[in-house]
Amino acid sequence: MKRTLISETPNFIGQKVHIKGWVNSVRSHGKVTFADIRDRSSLIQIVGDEKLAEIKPEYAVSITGKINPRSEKYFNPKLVTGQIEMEVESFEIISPSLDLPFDVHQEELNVSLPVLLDNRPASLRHSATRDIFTIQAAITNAFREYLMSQDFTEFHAPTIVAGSSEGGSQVFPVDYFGYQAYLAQSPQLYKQVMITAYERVFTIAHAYRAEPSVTTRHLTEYVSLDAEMGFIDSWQDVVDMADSTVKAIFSKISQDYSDILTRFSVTLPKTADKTPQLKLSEALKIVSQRSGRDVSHDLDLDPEGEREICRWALEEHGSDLVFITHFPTKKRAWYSYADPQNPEETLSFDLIGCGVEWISGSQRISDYQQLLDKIKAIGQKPEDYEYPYLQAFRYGMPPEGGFALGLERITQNILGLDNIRQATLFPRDMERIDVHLPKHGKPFVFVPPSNAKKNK
RNA sequence: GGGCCCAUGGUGCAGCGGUCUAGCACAUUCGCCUGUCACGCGAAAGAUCGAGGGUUCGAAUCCCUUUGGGCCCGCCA
Repeated sequence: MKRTLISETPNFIGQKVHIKGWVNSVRSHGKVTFADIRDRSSLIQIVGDEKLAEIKPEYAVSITGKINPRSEKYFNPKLVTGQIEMEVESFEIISPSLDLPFDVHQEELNVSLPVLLDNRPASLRHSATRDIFTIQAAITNAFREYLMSQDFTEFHAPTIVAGSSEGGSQVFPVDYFGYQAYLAQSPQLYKQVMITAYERVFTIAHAYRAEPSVTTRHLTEYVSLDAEMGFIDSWQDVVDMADSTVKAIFSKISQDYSDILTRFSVTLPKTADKTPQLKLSEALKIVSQRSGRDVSHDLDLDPEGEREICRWALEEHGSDLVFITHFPTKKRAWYSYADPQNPEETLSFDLIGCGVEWISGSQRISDYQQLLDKIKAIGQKPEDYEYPYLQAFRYGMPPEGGFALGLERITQNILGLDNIRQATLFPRDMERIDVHLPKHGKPFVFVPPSNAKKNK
């Protein structure tokens, strides 16, 4: 008999159907047993005799039975299928389950972070965990859909690279057949190349940062939502595109997933028609005035400053989001375009949301000679950037810019999660690559995987 | 890399010098229950209180060392 998805079962009242799924809970009352069965679509209550109590939570099962209407006093308003139930005729245990290491059928998953991460397959059985990654999937979908609607073309950048895009030291080296290569810190240089063909491009890329950061908002491997656009009239075009992209993501979530927001007791960040925008120097003055802490000569906002400027944006403009612009040239990535009116500052921006950085972007240097000079000025060799980056700049490079947002960080902030690792399926950080790394481990020695062929 | 904090059955917590033969909730096992939907009721099993050392007549509790974990800062998305 063909399987029916649980969400479809209300259309089959009075008929016999066959469902497959996992056991969510079992309630035995002696002669009668109730159980909730869960599949990818929904949850349904089934009713059987005492033999049904043989099934246990998380067993994979298939059930055949008749869909009956419930009498009104037995309606369950919490379930989509709350006005029906299935009368079991026969059931089969497809695969039993061991006891899970914690209670996944509580409404809240009350488990410490290490336990949660050490038991990901089990924690994914909890609906709140699935909700997190449902939202994450919605964010990537919304990003993709919105940018495609704006004529952006998706591409895929490599992540094994010969040099480092940011020129910094925080890159993971890779032994590449005896040569030194790196894991890409971002798809930055490739997306700049790609705009010379498509004008507007985006990518959903893995990025790797060997920063020794142990915080609630950093990972060593994260997913970067990157966009880049050419023929801009002004860097403001890039800011506006970043702004509308974030709003498109919010709009998708509020349309399709407001139930998840309710379950997490959160609301989407407030937005204004025109997201407030401040130069860094102005923001620092405001923070100094409001906090009494003189940061007006700082080169960046510290985390407390970011929180303070968001409070300002909310009070003054009714927005949880605020753009901070014109970061100092010496603090910003080398490919950022210096403001012609003041070369000490770049035409760059961050979008601060709810007190943390959501997006970073800028107009880029698009003039070939200027770029060569810049690379030399930071002590790098142009030949290291020759292919494919510099090559592209010799063939008609328009004014351009772009932005990037961290997928896990946005997921974390939208759902109000304490730690970015909760918004990461299998987080990589200084202490964990699925397995725990000893804190005071031996110095690194490259050991090829045991199944790798010897190279000589 | 710098600072602060935590460690008790499977999970989450209480206990903070003697009454702890370590308590509670959930999970587990068994029994009872024909309307529950986080079912209920009863019982049982399950912990050498992270590890090592010390102080004390006496340590889960105080001190030191160590291991593991969490948070804040720097840096960033």
